[in-house]
Amino acid sequence: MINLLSNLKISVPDKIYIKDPESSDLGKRIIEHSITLIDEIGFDSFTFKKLGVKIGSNESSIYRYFESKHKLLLYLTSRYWAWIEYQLVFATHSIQDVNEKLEKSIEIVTRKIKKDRNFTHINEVTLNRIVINEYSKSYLTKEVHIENEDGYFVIYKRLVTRIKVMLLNINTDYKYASSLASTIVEGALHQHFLHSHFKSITDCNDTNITEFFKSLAFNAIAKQQ
Amino acid sequence: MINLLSNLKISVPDKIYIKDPESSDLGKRIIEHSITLIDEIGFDSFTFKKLGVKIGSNESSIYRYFESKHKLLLYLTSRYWAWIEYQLVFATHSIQDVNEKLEKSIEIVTRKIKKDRNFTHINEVTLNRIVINEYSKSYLTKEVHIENEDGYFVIYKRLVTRIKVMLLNINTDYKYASSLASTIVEGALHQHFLHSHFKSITDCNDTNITEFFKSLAFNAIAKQQ
DNA sequence: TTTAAAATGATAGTAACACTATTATGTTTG
DNA sequence: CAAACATAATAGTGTTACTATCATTTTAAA
Repeated sequence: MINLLSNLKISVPDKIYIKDPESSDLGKRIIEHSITLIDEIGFDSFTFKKLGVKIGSNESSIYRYFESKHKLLLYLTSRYWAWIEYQLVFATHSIQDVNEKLEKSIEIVTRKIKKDRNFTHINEVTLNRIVINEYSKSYLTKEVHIENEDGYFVIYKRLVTRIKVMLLNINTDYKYASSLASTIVEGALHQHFLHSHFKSITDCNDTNITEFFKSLAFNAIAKQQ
Repeated sequence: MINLLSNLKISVPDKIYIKDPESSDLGKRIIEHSITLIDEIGFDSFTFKKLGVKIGSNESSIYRYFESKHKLLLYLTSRYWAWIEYQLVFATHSIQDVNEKLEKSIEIVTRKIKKDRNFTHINEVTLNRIVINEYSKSYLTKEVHIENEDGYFVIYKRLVTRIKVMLLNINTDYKYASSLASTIVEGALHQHFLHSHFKSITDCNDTNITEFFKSLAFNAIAKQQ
């Protein structure tokens, strides 16, 4: 178990922040309240100035932690995916059956987060909503290429790869394991979004979404007769 | 045929523009060059001022056509989806076999556009790239709800619904026809994006992406024994 | 053909944004 | 007690996303 956890890098890529927000009280307040503020007004209207007012601090102080609000979004979403990855590894490491393993994983990446564990300053329910509404904006930029090289998306890609491996463990011959894995992870966010805003083009709700993706995945990799 | 085409509203929802860009030469230049400029520098850096310089016109004149760059994006993407919908209806209306019909539709919504027909001022290859890179930004906003009510996404939703109906025509009992249809349409854009920027988490390329979604769909709706 | 109205262009202005720089103040540590 | 460091306050820059006003050109109607 210790070995497993040490093997799992839950930390966020270095260059995302200027100063580690976990290293100070102000830093933690920045994280905590940026999550609630982005959730309230949306990432597009979110500014460091507004955040400063909210935490009773100064714009210039926030810039000492993050070079831009874009980097802050990368930080928050990286932490989200790291947390999801942690749960996935933790919940599946002792499962022997490959089918059951995949099932559990799909459950973890597709379910809606409903209660916050309240261990930290990070509200996971709110962060989940942010990821649903804003994650795409972190990579739909002209700078993806450089930022990808700088490792800003490693955690997300590693998570997708873990699911891909599980798919292949069930059916080595399946040709689209990576694409199916990325479709599940990103598709789940999309279905959550549709459930909130475009109900007419989804059948998913908070409870059956996992079922949809499970059936999609298992039927896709089922060996044809 | 005439009946079919008249039944198909290829026009873009009214309120998206202030003045119909198709009604003047300047309007057409706005459309043509906004497409190339957004493709070049990305939607985030795109401004009406820069567009004005490019078309030898004035910022203020562009504002007489579109109230914001956001509305312009909605216009461009609506036209894209209208064009895709047209192709889908046109290519499938004479097909009797329900399986073949779905197959053709998946082909149309997932394939990469490779050559421009050059009929109009709209370059479809470039527009396709814009949709892949920017479409999400048009609905990931705090205003989706109102804009959805105002009909800004009707064409997209109608397209998804057409595919949903085709899925149900093959298997009436399938519970996730809407979700599968929306997963195909949005998932295809996502896989195209991954192919360009995150190759490690996709197996898709310009040619096999259709195959991936076809197998995904047909396996999902196949009647279990 | 004149005339008016509609479309376009030029210029200016505003509030907010996304920062950078500088200086001041408070707090911790050696 | 002093140096070092973190934070705060203030100001400033260039750009964005517009709005408003007025001048000029084009077009269409009388």
